[in-house]
Amino acid sequence: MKTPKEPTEAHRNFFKDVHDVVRLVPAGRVTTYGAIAHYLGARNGARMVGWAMMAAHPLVGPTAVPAHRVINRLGLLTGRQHFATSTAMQEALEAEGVHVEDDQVQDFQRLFWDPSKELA
DNA sequence: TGCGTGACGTGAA
DNA sequence: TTTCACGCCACGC
Repeated sequence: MKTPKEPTEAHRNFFKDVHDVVRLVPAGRVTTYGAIAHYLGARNGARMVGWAMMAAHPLVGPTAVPAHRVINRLGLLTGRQHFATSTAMQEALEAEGVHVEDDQVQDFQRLFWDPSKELA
């Protein structure tokens, strides 16, 4: 079957899973694409995590995903360009107490929230 | 139907 | 040491 639309019940929607993990990120904390990807088992799936964010962009309300808390491994707000405004991501982080300077999260390593470690 | 793209990360040269 | 290239999965065209 070349079109395994449902290979098994374990058909874990990567997007759905990513959204769920990001939603668990507490305010004032930040995580990375790689951390989420690794938590999902996809060590190289960091790219797709970004896709999930973009797909979750239009989501609002209970399904809203704090994409502004998800940044790259370097602590840079790489996805800010996809937000409503170039500063929306930074504004949201600062509103939670996260200091952002030059599109880079200060004390990123300290505010880093690892799902596989916190949720473990 | 099939190919390329895409908010990244890691490994190797 | 820094830089280049590759790899992953899913979605869009």
